[in-house]
Amino acid sequence: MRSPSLSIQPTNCHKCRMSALCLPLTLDASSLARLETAIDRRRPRHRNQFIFHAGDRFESLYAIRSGAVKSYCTDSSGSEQVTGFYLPGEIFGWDGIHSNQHRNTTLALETTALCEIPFTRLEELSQNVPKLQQHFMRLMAKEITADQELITLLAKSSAEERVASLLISLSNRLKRQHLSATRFRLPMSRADIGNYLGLTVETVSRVFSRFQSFDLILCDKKEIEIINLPRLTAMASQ
Amino acid sequence: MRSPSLSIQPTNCHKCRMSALCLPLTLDASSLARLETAIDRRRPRHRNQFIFHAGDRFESLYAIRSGAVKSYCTDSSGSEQVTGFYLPGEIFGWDGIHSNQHRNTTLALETTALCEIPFTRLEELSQNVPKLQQHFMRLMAKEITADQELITLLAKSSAEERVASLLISLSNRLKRQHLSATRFRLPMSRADIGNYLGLTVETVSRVFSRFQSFDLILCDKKEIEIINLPRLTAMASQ
DNA sequence: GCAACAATATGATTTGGATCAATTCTGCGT
DNA sequence: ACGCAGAATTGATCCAAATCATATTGTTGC
Repeated sequence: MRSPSLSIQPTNCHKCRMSALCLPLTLDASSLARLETAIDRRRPRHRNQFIFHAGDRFESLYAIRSGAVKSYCTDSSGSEQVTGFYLPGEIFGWDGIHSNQHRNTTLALETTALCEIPFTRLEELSQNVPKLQQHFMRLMAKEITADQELITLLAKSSAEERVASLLISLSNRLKRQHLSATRFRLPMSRADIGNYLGLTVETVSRVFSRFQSFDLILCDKKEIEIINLPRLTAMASQ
Repeated sequence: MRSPSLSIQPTNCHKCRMSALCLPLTLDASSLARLETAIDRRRPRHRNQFIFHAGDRFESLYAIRSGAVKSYCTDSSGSEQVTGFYLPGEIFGWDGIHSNQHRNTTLALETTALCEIPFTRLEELSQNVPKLQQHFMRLMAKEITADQELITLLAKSSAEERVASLLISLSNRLKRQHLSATRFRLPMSRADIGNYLGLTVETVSRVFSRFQSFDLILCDKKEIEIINLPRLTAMASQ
């Protein structure tokens, strides 16, 4: 059973509402045309389907058109560490560039539509289109910045600050897509949130309950409504 | 007063013993010559001198020839978070690419010799030298991988596992430079280590003491000798 | 409609590391 | 050599979050 909205696949990047995020705004028409020939719009992935596994040969970067994915790596003892959640307009797969194979496993948290961007094609194009090279370097640098923010969060913050930060991050990223910044559905489980934030499920659950009792949020399972955005933001940026 | 060893500045990259780490091995002579004209070998920085501050306009990447630096960012409440330590052969400054200004402040932990690589020159050269573009993308990807490893460490590990991981990381990085993997001097304070690993100074100190009583290491202030490398490695990769 | 199972919530207890406190060690400038 | 400020160690106490335990709700297949 396919969701009807997902059958709408833009035939090219400039018609895609994500392009402002995943493409350089300044790319001229002929450069854009060349890039488009490289992009494979794959069939949508369903909940819990894998995009790639840790150890897979690195071939492509992926841009999300709709849905959500989580990335995680598995350590020697077999336990998982969630390294990121990616939402529409965001690009993932950078982890494979260094050693030519992926470190993380990535799977769809809900039905997800992707654009696959073959990396060697991207490198070739970058040689001829300086703006493209610049743009992708910036996107990588953004990933570094995001990771460093998470490092600070994990090194310093309390459970409440961590959960607040995640909610504010999601809120901001949805807002950038012109979606509601205060009402949304979490694509991931409490267990995923806990794993990502270095907390147990129980602690995450308790923090959600406490936030409700403080009238910061309303939540019904995965449906979230932020009631007091300023105060939640203040808690997050502690 | 200058340390005499630091006045020896290689006149070009191919004579520098770090080049295997910071330069693509496959770069041909003319490409190398063009890169060298862009690199500024600045005067050495002394202990506690800044390389750049958070907020500074991003101009260059820096490669370390000798010495050590720490990077840290300061959050809204003014507290510091150490985001990385860099040793000879390593490149830092990536954090500035995304927004064209540095997020981190970086300072010398001891007398440090640097190569400054102006980023716009590097981008121009990368257009003409595909290997160079590839190489720098890989270095950025390596930074992402390293950050994600730190994230896993902070999200999951105990104090002992964290300290063991740092010691093993330093050991491996020194080994790569053909220095002793089991005897070295820590360039950073216990406070820096604690900040980096999300622990207090007291905890770091206690872990060092415990490691000594377990006959894993010998340490006299900043001088470290790893006695039982296999067991310490096992603790680190838990 | 109802097992069987996964996800969430919440209470009771334990614990690892933080915090507070005091002492020793170590350069460093005069 | 002396004194002083910062760095490191060690001990005593406390607390936030982990762990253990149980209940509740939601979901899936039969």
